[in-house]
Amino acid sequence: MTASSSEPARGAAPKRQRGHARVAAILQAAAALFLDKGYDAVTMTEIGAASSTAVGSLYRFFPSKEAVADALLRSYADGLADGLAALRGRAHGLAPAALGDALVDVMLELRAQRSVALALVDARRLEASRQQLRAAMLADLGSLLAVALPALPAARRAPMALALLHLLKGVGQVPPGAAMEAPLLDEYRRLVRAYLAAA
Amino acid sequence: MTASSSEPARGAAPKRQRGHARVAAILQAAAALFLDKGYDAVTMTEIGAASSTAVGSLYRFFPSKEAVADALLRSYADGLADGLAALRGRAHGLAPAALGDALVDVMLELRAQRSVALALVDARRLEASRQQLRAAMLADLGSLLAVALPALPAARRAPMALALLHLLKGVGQVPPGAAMEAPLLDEYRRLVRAYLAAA
Amino acid sequence: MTASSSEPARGAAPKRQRGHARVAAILQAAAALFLDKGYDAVTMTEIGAASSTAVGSLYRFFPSKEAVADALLRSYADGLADGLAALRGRAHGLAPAALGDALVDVMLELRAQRSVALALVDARRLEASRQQLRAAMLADLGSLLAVALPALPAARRAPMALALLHLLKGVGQVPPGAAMEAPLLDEYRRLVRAYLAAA
Amino acid sequence: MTASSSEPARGAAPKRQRGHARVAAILQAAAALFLDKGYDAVTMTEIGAASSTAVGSLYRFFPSKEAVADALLRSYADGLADGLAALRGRAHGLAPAALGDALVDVMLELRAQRSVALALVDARRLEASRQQLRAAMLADLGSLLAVALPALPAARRAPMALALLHLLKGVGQVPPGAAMEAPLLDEYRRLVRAYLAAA
DNA sequence: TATGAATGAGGGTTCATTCAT
DNA sequence: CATGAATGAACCCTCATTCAT
Repeated sequence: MTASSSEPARGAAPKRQRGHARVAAILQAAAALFLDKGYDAVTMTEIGAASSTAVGSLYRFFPSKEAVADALLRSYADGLADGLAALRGRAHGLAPAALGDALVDVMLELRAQRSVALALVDARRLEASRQQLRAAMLADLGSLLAVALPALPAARRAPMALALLHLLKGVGQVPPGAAMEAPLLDEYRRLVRAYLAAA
Repeated sequence: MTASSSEPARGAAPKRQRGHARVAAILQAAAALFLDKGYDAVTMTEIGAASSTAVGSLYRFFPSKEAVADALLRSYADGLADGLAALRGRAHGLAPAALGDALVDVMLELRAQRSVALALVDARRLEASRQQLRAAMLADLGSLLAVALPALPAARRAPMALALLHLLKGVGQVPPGAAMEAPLLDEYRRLVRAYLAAA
Repeated sequence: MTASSSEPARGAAPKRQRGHARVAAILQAAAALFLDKGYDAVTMTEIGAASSTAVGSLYRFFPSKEAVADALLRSYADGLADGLAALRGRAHGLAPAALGDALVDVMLELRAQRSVALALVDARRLEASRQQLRAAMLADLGSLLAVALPALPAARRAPMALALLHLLKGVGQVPPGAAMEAPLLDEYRRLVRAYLAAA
Repeated sequence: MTASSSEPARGAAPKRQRGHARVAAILQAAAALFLDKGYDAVTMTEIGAASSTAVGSLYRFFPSKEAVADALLRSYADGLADGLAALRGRAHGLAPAALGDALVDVMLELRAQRSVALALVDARRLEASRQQLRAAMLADLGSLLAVALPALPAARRAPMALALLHLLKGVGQVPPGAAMEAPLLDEYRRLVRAYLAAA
C-alpha cells in the first residue's frame, strides 16, 4: 500500500510479507535446533541467532518458547491430517498392501517436518500439545482404517491405529540423506504391507 | 558381544556393599523421575531427595547428571544384550512367528528399564551414549537374525534389525497398567509375527 | 517564586496546537496509568496505546519515560504554586481555622493531579524532580505562613511547613469516590484547623 | 551442638546462627537499598552484592524478591503492633496530649524499620502485603482510640485512625540525622497533641 | 513528521556443581 | 566420607529506546 509497489523482486514485499518471512526463518531455525539438541537444550537466544533475529523480535512473533514448539507441532499435525484425509478419500476398496504403501508415502512427504515434530513430541514439557497431536492423529488413522479395512473388527481398530502410528513414526525418523535410507524405507514398506495384509 | 554387560561381577563385590545399595537406590529414584518428567526437568537435588542421598554424595557415585542417565541407559543395554544373547542361543531353527513372540517377550521382560531408557534416549543431550546403545543393540539384533533367519539375504539384515528395533521400542512404550495394554500388546505380537513370517 | 509555572504561555500558542493536544492526551493517559500501577510498572507502549500515540511519537514529545513523569510532577507543582499564591494574596488577617480550610480546599482542587504526583514522588527513581518539587512547595507554604500567621516565630515556619505539607499530602490521597471520603475529609479539616488554631 | 562450643567469639556459632546472621544481613542490605532507590529499582543481584551473598543463596532464604520486601514489611508491622498493644495497655485515662506524645514515641522507636516500610508500602507491586499491613495498623489504632478516648463518637474512630496513621507516617519519615530533625519532631508532637486534644 | 518493528541490555529465577564443615 | 549451604553462569522474558520506512 505504500509507494514501493514498483520494485517487485527486491525484498519480497514491504509489510506483512516481511513478517511472514521472519516467522518462517524462525521456525526453520528452531526446527533445526530442536532436532539437533532437543527442546530443552535449545535457548531462545540461539534460535534468534540462527534466524538472525534479536530475542526481543522473537517474542514479537511467539509469546514463549513453548509457542515456537507448538507452532512446529501444529504445522506438522496439519500436514498429516491433510495427508490422511486425502488418503481416506481414495481408501475405499484399496488393497491392504496399497494402503500400506500409501501410508508410508504420506509419511515421506512430511518427513522434514516430521522429524522435528518427533523430537518435540518427546519433550515432556510439552505434554498438552503432545497429547492433543497424538489424539488427533489416532482419530484420523482410526477413521482411515474404518474406511479402508471394513472387515477389521472394530475392537482392533484402536490398537492397530496405535501400532501403525508408531510404525509410521519410524518411517519419519529415517534420516533423509543416509546410505541406509533406501533399503530402510523398503523395509518399512514391506513391514507395513505385511502387517496390513495379515489383518 | 555381550562382553560389556559386566564390570560389577569382576571383583568389586564383598566390601562396599553399602555403596552398591546406594547406587541402586539412586538409579531407581532417577529412573522414576526421568520417566515422569523427562531428563531436563529433573534436578540432582530431586534425585537426592528421592533416594535419601545428599547431593554431595550423589556426586561421589556419579560425576555428573549425565553420568546418572548413562548408567541407566547402560543397565538397560546390558539387560537387552543378555536377553538377545539368550534368545540367539535357542534361535536356530525357530519358526519366524515364534521368533517374533520371543522378541516381544524379551522386550516385555525389560519393560521397566526400557521405558526409562526410551525417555532418556530422546534427550538429545545424551547423543554419545545414545549412539553407542543403538549400535550395540543393532549388532545384537543383526546377529540374532543371522542365526534365526538364515534364509534372509544378508543385505536385508541391517534394515530389518533397524525396523525391528523401532518396533520393539514401541512394545516397550506400551504403558504397563493401561486399559489398552493387553490388546495393544496382542497387536504388536501380530505385527511382529506377520513381519517375520513374511520375511 | 511562581515564575516557573509557565513556559507554555510564552509564545508557543497559535500553531502546533496539534502537538499541544497530543501532549495533553499523553500526560492524561500517563497520569491514569501511573496512578493505577505505579511508575515502574507502566510501559511506554502502554502510555502510547492509552493515548493513541505511537511510541515513536511519544519520544518526539518526551525524550524519556522519566520526562513524562517529570512533566506530570511539574504540572502539579505549578497548580499548587498558583493555588498557594492566590491564597497568600488573601491570607493577611485570615483566622487560623479559615486558613486551614482554605489550604484543604486548595488541595482538593488539585486532587486529580495530586494523587498522580504522589504516586510519582514515591518512585525513588525520580529523586531530582522530587527534591525540586518539594523545595518549591515548602518555600511557597513558608511564605504563606509568614503572611497568614505573622505571630508565628520564624524558626517554626519551616517545620510547620513541612508538617503541613505532609498533612496536605494526606488530603490528596483520600480516594475520590470511596465511602470514607466525606468523613475523612472532615477529619482532615478538623485536624488542620486544630493544628493551626493551636499555633 | 557440634564441637566448636569452645570458640565463643569467632563466628557467632556454627549452624543455625549462621543462617540467622545471613538473613539479617540480607534484610539490612535490602532495607537500605529499597529505601534509597525504591522497590522496583533494586535488583536481587544488588541485594546480594550489598550483603555479600550470591544470588543463589539469596533465594535459599527468600523465595522471591517480593518475599524480601514482605519480610521487611512484616517485621515492621510486628514492631508496630507490639508498640500499639503496649500503649493500649496503659492508655486508659491517659490525657489526649500524653496519648499523642506516646504515639509519636512508638513511632520514633520504630523509625529505622519504618522508613523502609514506607518506601515499600508505596510500591504498587506489593498491593497484597500493603493492604494487609494497612488494615492491621488501622485496626490497632482504632482499638487504641476506643480505649484512650472513650468520649469520641464511634463514627469518628475510623477516620481519625486514618488521619493519625498518615500523621504518624510523617513522623516515621523524618530523616534521622538531619538538622531539621529535632524541630520537626517537636512540630509533629505539637500537631498530634493539638489534634487529639481537640477531639 | 509519524509509525511501530526491531533491538539488546538487564531482571528475576533456577540448578548443576563445589567445598567447608 | 557425608553433608547441604553456597555459588554463579545461564535461562526465559520484558521494555526503554532507536531508526528504517
